Amino acid sequence: MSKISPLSGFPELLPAQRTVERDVIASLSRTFELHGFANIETRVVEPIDRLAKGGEVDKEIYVLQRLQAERHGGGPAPTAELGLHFDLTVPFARYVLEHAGHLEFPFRRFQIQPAWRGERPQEGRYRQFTQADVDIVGRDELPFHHDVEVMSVMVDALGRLPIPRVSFQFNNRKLIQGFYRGLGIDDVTDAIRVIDKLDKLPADEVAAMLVERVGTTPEQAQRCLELATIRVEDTSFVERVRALGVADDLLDEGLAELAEVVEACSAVAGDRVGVEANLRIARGLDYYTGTVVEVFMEGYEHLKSVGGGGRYDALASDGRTTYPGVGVSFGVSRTLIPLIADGVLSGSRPVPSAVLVALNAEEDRAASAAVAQGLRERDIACEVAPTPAKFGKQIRFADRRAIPYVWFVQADGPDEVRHQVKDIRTGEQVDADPATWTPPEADLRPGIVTTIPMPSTHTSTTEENQ
RNA sequence: GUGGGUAUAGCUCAGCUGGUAGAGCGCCGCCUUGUGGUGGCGGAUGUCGCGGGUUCGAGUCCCGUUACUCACCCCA
Repeated sequence: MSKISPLSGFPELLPAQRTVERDVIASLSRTFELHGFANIETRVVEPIDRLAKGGEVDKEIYVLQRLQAERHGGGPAPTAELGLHFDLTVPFARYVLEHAGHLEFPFRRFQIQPAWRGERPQEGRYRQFTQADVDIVGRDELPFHHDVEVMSVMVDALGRLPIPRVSFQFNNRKLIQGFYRGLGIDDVTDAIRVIDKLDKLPADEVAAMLVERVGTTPEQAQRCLELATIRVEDTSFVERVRALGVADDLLDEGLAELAEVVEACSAVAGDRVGVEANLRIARGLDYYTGTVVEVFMEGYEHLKSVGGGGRYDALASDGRTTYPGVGVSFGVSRTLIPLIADGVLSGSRPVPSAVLVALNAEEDRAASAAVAQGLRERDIACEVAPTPAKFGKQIRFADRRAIPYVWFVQADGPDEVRHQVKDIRTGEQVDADPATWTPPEADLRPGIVTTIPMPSTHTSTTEENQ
């Protein structure tokens, strides 16, 4: 009853760790905004029937109901009508339909919110997790160049984060579909599902399954495997696919699209992001119709994808109008929590204060508060020591919190006050004027400490974003 | 949903074949009459996850239960 224990799958961060998450979210937001994407936040609940459309997802949905919900006519327990969203795409689709009259199309937005899923927790998989989505949605039509655009945005955004190198692995559903069709395979979706087992089963077993389960000939199965094992960092996959000798219009279209995506993303990817065409990427969800992508993080491949997305020609539809879209999502929790746990990322301090103003005696609190106020007027976060303890203890108070500076206000004669500020990391203590002294930019705010070598060092920023 | 592991101090863990609970780190105090980090000395802390059983006696053995955790499935 009294002892509290953690709830599996619902991670909570300590203050210093939270600064990491906030900085990452702020960085992502800034990049998305640099590309002209507006932010929205959708409600966290949706009607159950809208969420459960897929059918099988039911058990993953957390339902919401009031404790004192009315029981109509003394009947059985009230039926749940609301559920917590399990991704940001379904709510976004609803949002587009609901507000279509007030939106400008193509509509570009980003969304960074938690989602809930009732699955068994594991490293990188939580019951509550934060996701960052960027999408572009059109009305009736959405030109292909937006595929290129939205993928480039995420490449740019992840390239700016202080995380291990990530790799974008692209494919295209038209390419797969066209290839299979040209090969004479009817059940493309089933074949894709089998091919998807390639990382768990050896190639010959997958081939056997294609023959048995999908009903392909051994030759067809062989071709499928040849296609699926093509993985290159440039557009040379085009010739390699052509060399397999399958002819189909849709295949040609897919090849052209994939080549364009790979080329454009490579152009914006710096050293910190890899871009590849990987022709066995399929993505389970069957609403994808063109570009598909999965993102992996170096050294953390066991987390599976840390991001993914693609093109869907019918994200939403109200019967008269359909809204095609293309988007990618990045798993903020999935990526950050393991990195924080491994010590790859940490916060520089658990408090925002850059300065602790020491307190001489309780009667002098006003004097210390005045110094603090002066610093705050110049946007320097600070706090006054809680008690007039010995200076050693006050310094230790700051040290525990990794507050870099301690400010001393000392009487230096009848009407003289002497102000001094001490950098407790170096021990250096100098006279300072509370009206003008400013710490170096790097000490102003808590930031991310990373063991990842970063080319440019602008990782610390703190912006409100919730 | 399926299978394995674990549950002892704030943290990491030890505790052999049952005999009234320990280490390291951390924390607090003093050495240090106001300027920390190193060093020395001293100190505090546990319903041994919960319930039941066996026993003179259970942290230890048995059963149950809950939670956490890892793997599978699946996904961000």
